[in-house]
Amino acid sequence: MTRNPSVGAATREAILRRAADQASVDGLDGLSIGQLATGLGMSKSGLFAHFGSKELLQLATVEDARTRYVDAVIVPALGRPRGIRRLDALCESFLAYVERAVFPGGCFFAAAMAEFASKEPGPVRDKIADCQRQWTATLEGAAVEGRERGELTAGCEPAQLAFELEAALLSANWYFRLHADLGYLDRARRAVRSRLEADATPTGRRALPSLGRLDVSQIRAQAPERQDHHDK
Amino acid sequence: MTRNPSVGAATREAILRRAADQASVDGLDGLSIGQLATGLGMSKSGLFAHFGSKELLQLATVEDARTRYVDAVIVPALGRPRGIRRLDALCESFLAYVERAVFPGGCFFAAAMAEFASKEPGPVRDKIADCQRQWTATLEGAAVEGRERGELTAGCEPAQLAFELEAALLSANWYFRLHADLGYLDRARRAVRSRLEADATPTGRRALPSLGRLDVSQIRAQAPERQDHHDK
DNA sequence: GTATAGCACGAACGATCGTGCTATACAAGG
DNA sequence: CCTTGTATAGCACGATCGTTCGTGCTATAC
Repeated sequence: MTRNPSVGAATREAILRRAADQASVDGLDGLSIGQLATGLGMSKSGLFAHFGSKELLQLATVEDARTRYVDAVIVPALGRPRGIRRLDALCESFLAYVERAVFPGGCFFAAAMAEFASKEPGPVRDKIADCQRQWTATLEGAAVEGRERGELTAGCEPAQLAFELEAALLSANWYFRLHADLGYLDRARRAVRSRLEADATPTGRRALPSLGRLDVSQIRAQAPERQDHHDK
Repeated sequence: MTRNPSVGAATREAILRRAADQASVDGLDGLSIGQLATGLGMSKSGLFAHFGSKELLQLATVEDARTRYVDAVIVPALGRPRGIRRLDALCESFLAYVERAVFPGGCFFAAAMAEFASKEPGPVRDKIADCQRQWTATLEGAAVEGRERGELTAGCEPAQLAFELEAALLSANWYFRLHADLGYLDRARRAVRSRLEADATPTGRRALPSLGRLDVSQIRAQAPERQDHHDK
């Protein structure tokens, strides 16, 4: 074995980063090995050798996107206390992640879910579904903790709450991208806020950030370099 | 000119129906003229001659899907009185349309929006965005009428309400398709109901269908033949 | 009967797709 | 120095892509 595996590993990372970026725009099936190689200034076969098949490239791409998603959305919110505040932070964190275009095509997993939702089962589809379940569970878990802490009413249903919150987040992603209108992100912010308040106890309501927008300065830490993204 | 133009028009319709069906699963870019022709038992060139280019085929497909959408979702709801009842009917109508798989891949326009949201501008993207705007305007218009009739509070914001309702509908479509779980449609039904009630006046609340599910028997009229759709 | 128009077909174009096989450049260990 | 192994490149393959062109069938128009 080579003593310095970072040579190959570095290019592999570069490939995956670009692959995830492109896939967030054109889809995982729209990923073309030839285009990817050209864009990276390397040969098609050289790139191909790293993965062995397009499907394996797709799986690696999803895995890479997953870590980028966790770093950009989940980790920052873990800095907030468990319960309703973290739940709120997760939502705001997601919207900030969409706004600053961590992936140039908006949320990678929203795009991947839409692409594979109606496709026949397969490793890639399964992995996408798994990521989605994990994200939903994160939201739901925060809601459960909020209920245990008395911030959300005893009668609230974490699964239903998580569904409705994520609905607002996902739709904000789509409308923002389609109409190039940041206002949709604020629509989602207001939807999240009112939905949280609907299930919140007085204690929980007091725990939510005061009135204006959540202070996102701490969430925006670890912002990746700006991709050239649509401005029209 | 031929006296009987219905020969070509009939095959054209058949092509578009199948194109929209396939596009709801694989996307409008995933549409392959060759596959489409093979599936219809005709030649690639014969099919191609009907449209002149793939982009024109895509545009015609979107237009065909639009009429199918209007017939399946909007028209049935127009049978209900204006205002909150029609707004509620539109939502239920959409969910029924997703459930009975009018398009085999779920909502055609959800898929198209997801596919083109981050693509460069073009005729197809513009048309998709237009359809989306029109649908949103339909929901928002019903909300405005509901407010004028005193069924929704004077302080409610129709645009925000429409956004939140559609968020639930869209997400239900994605989760239902991805996880093959009808329960997500019910999640959306409950989200719609509680969201409507949040903005409804006592009058409006009384106008909503009593407790159980909305009677969908009248909405399910004009159900197309069942497509073979994923059951896993 | 002849001319014309609509519709579909088959063959072929150049381009691009994913995927192999083989060779080279280079670094590490003996 | 030689061997070993990894990283990348070169080249070619069969398939499929959207597209074009020439042709033939069929039915109406005159």
